[in-house]
Amino acid sequence: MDVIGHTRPPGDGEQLSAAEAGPAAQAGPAAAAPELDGPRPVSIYDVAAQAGVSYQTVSRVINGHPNVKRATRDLVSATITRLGYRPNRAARALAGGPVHSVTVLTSNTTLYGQRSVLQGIEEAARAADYAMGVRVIESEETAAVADAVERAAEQGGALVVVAFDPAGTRALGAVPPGVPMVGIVETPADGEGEGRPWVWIDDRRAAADATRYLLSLGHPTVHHVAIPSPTEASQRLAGWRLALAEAGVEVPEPILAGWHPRSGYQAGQRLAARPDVTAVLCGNDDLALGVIRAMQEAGRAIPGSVSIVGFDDIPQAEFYTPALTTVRLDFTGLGRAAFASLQEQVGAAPHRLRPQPELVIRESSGPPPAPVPANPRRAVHGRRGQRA
Amino acid sequence: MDVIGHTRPPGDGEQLSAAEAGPAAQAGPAAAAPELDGPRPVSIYDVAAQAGVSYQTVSRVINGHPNVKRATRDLVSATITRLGYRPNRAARALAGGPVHSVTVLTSNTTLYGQRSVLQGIEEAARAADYAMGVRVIESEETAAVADAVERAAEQGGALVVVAFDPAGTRALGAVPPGVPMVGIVETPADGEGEGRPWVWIDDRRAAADATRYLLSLGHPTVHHVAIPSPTEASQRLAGWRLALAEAGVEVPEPILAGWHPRSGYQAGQRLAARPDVTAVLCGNDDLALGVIRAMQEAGRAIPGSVSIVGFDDIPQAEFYTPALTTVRLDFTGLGRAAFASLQEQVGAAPHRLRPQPELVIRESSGPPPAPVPANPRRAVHGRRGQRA
DNA sequence: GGCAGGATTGTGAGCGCTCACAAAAAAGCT
DNA sequence: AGCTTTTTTGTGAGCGCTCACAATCCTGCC
Repeated sequence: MDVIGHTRPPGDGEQLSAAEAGPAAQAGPAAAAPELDGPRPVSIYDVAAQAGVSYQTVSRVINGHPNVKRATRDLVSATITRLGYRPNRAARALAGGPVHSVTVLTSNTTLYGQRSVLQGIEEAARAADYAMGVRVIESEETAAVADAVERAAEQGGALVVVAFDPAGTRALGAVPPGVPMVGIVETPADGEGEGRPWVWIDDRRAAADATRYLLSLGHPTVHHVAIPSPTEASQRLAGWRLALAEAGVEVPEPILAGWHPRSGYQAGQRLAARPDVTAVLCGNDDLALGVIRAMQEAGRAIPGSVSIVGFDDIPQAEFYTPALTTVRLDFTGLGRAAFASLQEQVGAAPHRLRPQPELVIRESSGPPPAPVPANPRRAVHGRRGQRA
Repeated sequence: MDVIGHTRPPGDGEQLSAAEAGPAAQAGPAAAAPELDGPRPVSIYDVAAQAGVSYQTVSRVINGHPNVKRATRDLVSATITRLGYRPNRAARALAGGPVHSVTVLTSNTTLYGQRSVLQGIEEAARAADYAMGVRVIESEETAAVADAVERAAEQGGALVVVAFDPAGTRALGAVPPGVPMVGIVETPADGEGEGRPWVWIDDRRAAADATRYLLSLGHPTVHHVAIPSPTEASQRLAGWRLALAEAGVEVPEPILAGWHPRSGYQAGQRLAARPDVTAVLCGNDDLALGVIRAMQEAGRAIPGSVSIVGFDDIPQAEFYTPALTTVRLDFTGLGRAAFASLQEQVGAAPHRLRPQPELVIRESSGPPPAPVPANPRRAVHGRRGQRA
């Protein structure tokens, strides 16, 4: 009588030795071995019985509860591995335990930034044995956003909100308190992100760096084709303005574009008509692609006549003709950072790892066409190769 | 006494009128209104009580059970909307009910095909109020695949397996019977896919069409840079061979490449060195991008010297220089079809909607450089524009 | 007008796990 | 030793829902 452990509470108690249970024993269906479609997976009761402890002790071991004797813990752990036990997510969620799943809330899964972030979260979640769900926000409208958030939250797990656009930003605000959450945001204004469960890449600096680089090549100024901003104050725009102001050059009106190549193409057509435009910083690589196409159609050589710099460094950028100079943003790393921050939320303060942007210089940028006497005020940023 | 419906079974019965319950009534914590962090969401018991029916009846209404009186059903439905009741997924999963969630099992989320399929599934799932999970298969190794499948399956919901590569194909075979499942596969050989819960796009025909198109422009033959095949017999390759054989022209050795531009670039370098190569069909647009780049570096004009045709029609293809002629594959539609097939799995036979490929002719293809006398055997496929 | 047989509704139990508590065991103290 | 305190373990109950079954209601029909 050593392995007869604790059976499930609702079941009719320990069953006595087989000899004692006569045929009349109305033990119910439990008497017949019900090996219908596949044996049902092992539960904590199975583990408990095998280890000779109570189911609660098994639960404690699973959840890393402190007050379990070392020997017991080891025994249970061993039994768990031996039996190949895996906790049932649904049961755990129902009983109010820790859920071990993340739902990513995003308004888009196709743009490079969003989908790379998704990939990063998935990698980190998988490594931590979390399940990952995806819920797309269908519209910017407040009610729709609220509904999406609600549905995502009711899954029980943690939430990652990708707030690269207005819909996402709105979702960020709609998350009910108490739900473990982290937001992936555009760079917040100075100090604004402190103390919030947010992660981001410093794209203000990235924009400034890219702009400075173009200025350092001798361009009189740098034009900007911007992606839509999630908030009023886009920090990418701000970085570009900052670098321009810092150099004391004219700040042209930025062209407010969308996310896709077509939008860049249209912007490019407008820009191509102006001979004074010699350098364009684009809000993403797709936009840059469109601008390049428009420029080439207009007979403007790249980088001979105009220099183009993108943002993101998508895998194709290197193979464009000309190969695109761009700012590499580690979105995958950002996704991983978001997940890490989520885990730290129970414990240490969310120590925000911030992936650093990196300028990748390729063929689409160069000095302006007519050799302009170099402005003595800027001289620093001329080196080739990659810069952090 | 009309609204006092059925309380939850484990609770201590109906509570009598407040007057009868003296202060000594040890009704436990239920006596105090426990409005701690947010009222708990409404359950079927709440709905049942409000509607004056049993919880089981509510359950029947939710699950569309047939034997519920019309009036009752309407009453319950109304109560559900009024109270904003939403079934608890965890509880339902635990109790063995229909789960209303899909997990997509894929080895990759970044390639255009896979991620577009994912998007399609998400759209369809959201519309049907299903939750979607994603689980990436980390390695091709059998044990890893089995583990991934197992974990995905234990979530309780249905499974979509994206089998565009060996890992996915292996996963497809590892799904335990009884789990509702649909595979998204490369075109199976003739008849091989019949009766299986599979969906696909006929890319054999697509490859044949694209090849025929190039031949119709007068090219002596068409070379092929192939993506890796999930099975021994790639139907994309087969379609290309078929069209070549049909025209009675030489079938060159295909170049077995990977998925990414770099791989296409390397293939392109080899091809560029051969002046007899005048037309190249690439397994996807990324490969085509690499080939184009290599060709241009080698001084071969496109389409003046070589024609390039891709596969997929990624959104950027239109803005490449030259704009890429390619075969549009509706992966998003394929994802939606997969989900539809999943739903039909309970009911009608999985009526396989198969999105049709479509050749999109742009700038990267044209007649071969030295005007070759048109082969009288082929004449059909010369028209411009788009072809279904 | 009473009873079969269907339609409709209700009851009991349990899914696998976690809470809150109570009991038992092991220390620590005078 | 005998006591209290702490650690460790076990028991009861319930999360929200679905099964299986039993009870009720309605028909139609001889």
